[in-house]
Amino acid sequence: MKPEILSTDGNVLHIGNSGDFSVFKTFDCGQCFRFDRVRNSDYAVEFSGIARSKKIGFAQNSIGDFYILGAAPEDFPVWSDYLALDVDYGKINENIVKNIENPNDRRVAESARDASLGIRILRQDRWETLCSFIISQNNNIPRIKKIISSLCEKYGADIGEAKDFPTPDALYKAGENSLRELKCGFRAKYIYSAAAAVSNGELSLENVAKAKSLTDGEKLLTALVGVGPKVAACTLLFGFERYDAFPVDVWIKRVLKKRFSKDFDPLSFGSTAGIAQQYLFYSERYLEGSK
DNA sequence: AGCCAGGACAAGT
DNA sequence: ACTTGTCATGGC
Repeated sequence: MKPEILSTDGNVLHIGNSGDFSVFKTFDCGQCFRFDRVRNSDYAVEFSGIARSKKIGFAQNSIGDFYILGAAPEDFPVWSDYLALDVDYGKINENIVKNIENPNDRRVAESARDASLGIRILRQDRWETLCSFIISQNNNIPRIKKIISSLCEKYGADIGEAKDFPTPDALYKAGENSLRELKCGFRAKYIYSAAAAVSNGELSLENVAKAKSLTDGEKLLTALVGVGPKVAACTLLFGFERYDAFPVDVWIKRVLKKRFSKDFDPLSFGSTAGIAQQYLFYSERYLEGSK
């Protein structure tokens, strides 16, 4: 899509229609944890939350036009970047199908894609993504959101009408025992040691971003206690624009077993494996489950 | 009430 | 290299 403002009304930016952006799926697909759907909205769909150190809303009407709520026109580039509006999902979706030579797999990819069309990978903060997915392990999405919310409330910087995501330094200074009081359970140690590592420079997220290969980035992340392949893959995919990362969780295991041959390697999805993964995850977790 | 959750890790085969 | 028990908590 071509990102541009069609009109403004106060702090509401009206952005045009896009066939490959679903506000609902993008904010419902489990990649971000600080957005909630607004009930009784004037729009067909509205999500409100905190990103880029600001409280912000995204909405969409029934014919697909979408709106940015609570932003000045001059801030549009920030939100355009956050939503990665420069990424051409039409082209990515073509390649996801085209690159799969096995017709069996192609059909699967097509159905997953169609069911999940409109999901965009957000450009989220690196540390927030890492920390959030450490919390996500062996956990459910409502509780993940609750823990993150209390983490922000207690240790996040005041950004006016909300709290920012806490810095590594803030969580390091808080200490493991204080984090445990937020009911994050066995993850308290993991959060703390990750915060310590990033805070004292033992782990440079800049270096993760500059990693030459997926495996190099993964190695840096999994060096942390409590960060395994799944959390590392989510962090790389959602926080570092590594679209080739393919996180395997219980839902993906399920869909792989159900619809793919045993020796199928998800990395054969290539440079956009992670986006294919999102489609598979969404269709299995949110569509299959509701049948 | 009990199973499960966008897992990781250590210990055991 | 694979399997299993454990970890803390609460959603459903």
